[in-house]
Amino acid sequence: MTERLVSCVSCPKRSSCFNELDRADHRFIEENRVELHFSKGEVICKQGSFASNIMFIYSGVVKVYLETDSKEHIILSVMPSGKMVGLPSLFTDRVFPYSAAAVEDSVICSVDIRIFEDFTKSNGGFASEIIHSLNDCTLHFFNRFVSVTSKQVNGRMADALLHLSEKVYVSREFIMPLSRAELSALTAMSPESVTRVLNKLAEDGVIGMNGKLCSILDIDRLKKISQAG
DNA sequence: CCATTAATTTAGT
DNA sequence: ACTAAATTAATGG
Repeated sequence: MTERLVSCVSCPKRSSCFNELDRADHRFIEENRVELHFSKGEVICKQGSFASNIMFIYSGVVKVYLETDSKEHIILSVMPSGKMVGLPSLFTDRVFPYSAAAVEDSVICSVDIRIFEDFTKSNGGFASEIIHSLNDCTLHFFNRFVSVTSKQVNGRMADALLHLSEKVYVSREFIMPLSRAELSALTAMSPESVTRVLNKLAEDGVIGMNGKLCSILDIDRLKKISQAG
């Protein structure tokens, strides 16, 4: 747990914003980060707690979700390695506006948020990359907004599957990391509808489901379903 | 069209 | 074996 996988200087997976920093900066960050290992299901950050750090997903997959008054959560995003959790807390009230949990065993590189704020102010290149990340994030949420507000269950499920296939796993085949309940929290439909819609897609030969292995068999049909809404 | 309810089956520890 | 999760079918807003 205390072992470091790599140093920041040579980290092959570090976020692009760190490419704008020099060797001394990397050494400085090295002194101010910790590596954390989370098992599937473990909470990485809790909504409402102090946002004292930015969490970089070194490996694994993480869900970011809102805790609502009801027992059901709302999943905002499912994020692959290479992404950062906590950027919306930069220069704001220092409290996490959402929770995050591992949906696969994950390694997180946690960096003091003040370092991010300092580099953002002092280094234009670093700031550009942070803005780039934040823009990717808002664009993603435009798509999510359209999906959840304007599409019917088939379209919403198609969007979820396309995101997992194209953005998270970059593969036509992947082990579905989300439970039916989590898929329902992601697509804003009942868990019963999740099974019904997935069965329909499998019946129609658009996807294949063998246990937890999910295969996209007909990506064109899936994209059509996404567009048709 | 889809959530809800309830009954039943399956999976995970 | 026991509990939680998933599936299936029926009902109704």
